[in-house]
Amino acid sequence: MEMEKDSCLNCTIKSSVVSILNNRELKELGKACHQTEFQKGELIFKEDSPANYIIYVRDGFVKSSKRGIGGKDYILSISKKGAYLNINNLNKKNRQYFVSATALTPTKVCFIDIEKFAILLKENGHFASEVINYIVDDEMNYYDRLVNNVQQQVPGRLANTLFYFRYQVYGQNPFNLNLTKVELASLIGTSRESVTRLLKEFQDEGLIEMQKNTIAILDEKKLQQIRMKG
Amino acid sequence: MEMEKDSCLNCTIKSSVVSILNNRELKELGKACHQTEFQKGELIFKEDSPANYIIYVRDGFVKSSKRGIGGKDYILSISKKGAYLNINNLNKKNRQYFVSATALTPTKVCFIDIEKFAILLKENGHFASEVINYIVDDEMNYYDRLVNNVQQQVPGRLANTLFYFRYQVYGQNPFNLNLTKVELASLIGTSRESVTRLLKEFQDEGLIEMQKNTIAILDEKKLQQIRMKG
DNA sequence: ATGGGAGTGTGATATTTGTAACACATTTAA
DNA sequence: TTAAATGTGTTACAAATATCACACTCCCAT
Repeated sequence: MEMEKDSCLNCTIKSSVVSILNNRELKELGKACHQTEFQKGELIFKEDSPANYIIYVRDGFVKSSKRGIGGKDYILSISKKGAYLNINNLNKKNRQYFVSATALTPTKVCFIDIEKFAILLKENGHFASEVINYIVDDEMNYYDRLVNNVQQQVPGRLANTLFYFRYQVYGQNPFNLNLTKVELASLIGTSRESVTRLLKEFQDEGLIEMQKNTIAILDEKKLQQIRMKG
Repeated sequence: MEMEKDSCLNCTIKSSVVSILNNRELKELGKACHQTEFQKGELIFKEDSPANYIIYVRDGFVKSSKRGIGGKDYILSISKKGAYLNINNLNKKNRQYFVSATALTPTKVCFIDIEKFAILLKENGHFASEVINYIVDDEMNYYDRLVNNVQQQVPGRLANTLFYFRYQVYGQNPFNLNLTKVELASLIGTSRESVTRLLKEFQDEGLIEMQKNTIAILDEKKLQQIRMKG
């Protein structure tokens, strides 16, 4: 059980953010840290419920979604190993999760006490600077998606999303989607039917190849053109 | 000229973020700070150009826009007194502005040396925590707009935008838009014609009243309904 | 193995919205 | 004061996309 307490100190999949902490601080963090595993499809936390933890994704893939108009979900992002969730709630007075997080694959996460995390931030400006880096990088995603989603037609958005999976999320070319068509639609902001139709078009034109839930991008160049307005 | 150097120390429109700094730190900040005024329509900084400053808006209104597909601009937000711009570039290696900023009204801003700002962050975790608060609050805007813009039709988005002006930006009911219809369209992600059509519809239905560039929301309730899917 | 549920493909149809084209209004600069 | 530039309102039309309805497939638990 001593092992457990020092978990962050000895953690081999430490994030770059906390790697700046010294041993004493890591021990503190370890005490505030509780590891849990989730199965595919399980809810990690739910929008609007009380939020007293920052969640560090140790392994697996997680979707963050928000309930929108008419009860339809909108998926904001897919997070992977190394991501922090609910970091928006740092230093808030009334803490509620802004989004729901759901495991897309078997997933390991650490629940980190948000108060303890906030104390470390205030004590260590270098650490806080790293956290700012992290938040700001994360924010870039939203910038880009906002601009793209509003200005582009559905084919362009779908192309974007394929590149997002290829480069941001999975980092490999044939990749397993881990999402249903409904989820894919709610990531793009369109209907399930349109997703089906367009993916088929892409396939017919030789841009991609689908096998079950696995997608391979065959013609990046043409897909880029669609992205730029096709 | 000594006055100038201590400008941040004596500044009467200090942001809540820097109010946590002590006198020595405020003096440091003052040395790194350069005040400038812009007229309506003037470019404050341009997307992709080198970015060595954080910009603090002392007075006036500023639009942040990003060039999207086909050279069309998309307006990400309208900032007012108290806002920091380009805070995303903190701690980046290659600093370029992500967006362009343009004065919508006569505007006073401070250009703050980004390196000096970063040093203060690292030295003072409490300050860094405040900055995190600021960034995170700012990010909320994008969350909401992303979800709304993707899921809603144009009327809903227009209604959103009217509320955004009413509550977030101007904080008063009859408000001057300070934007052309083209700009309003690029904030909503639609065409100028649709904006005209819908604003007229809203007016005909008694939801709003327009006089030149001034808009008054008359029936918040109905406008809310449209926002929720009308 | 089999019934039910979740996920999916596909067509017909309706709606929304962008595009193009033009006249008119308003501001700016000479 | 006038000319030019910029902004605005309005229409008809075409294109994109959502919606609805239904059949089909896959998987998993009994």
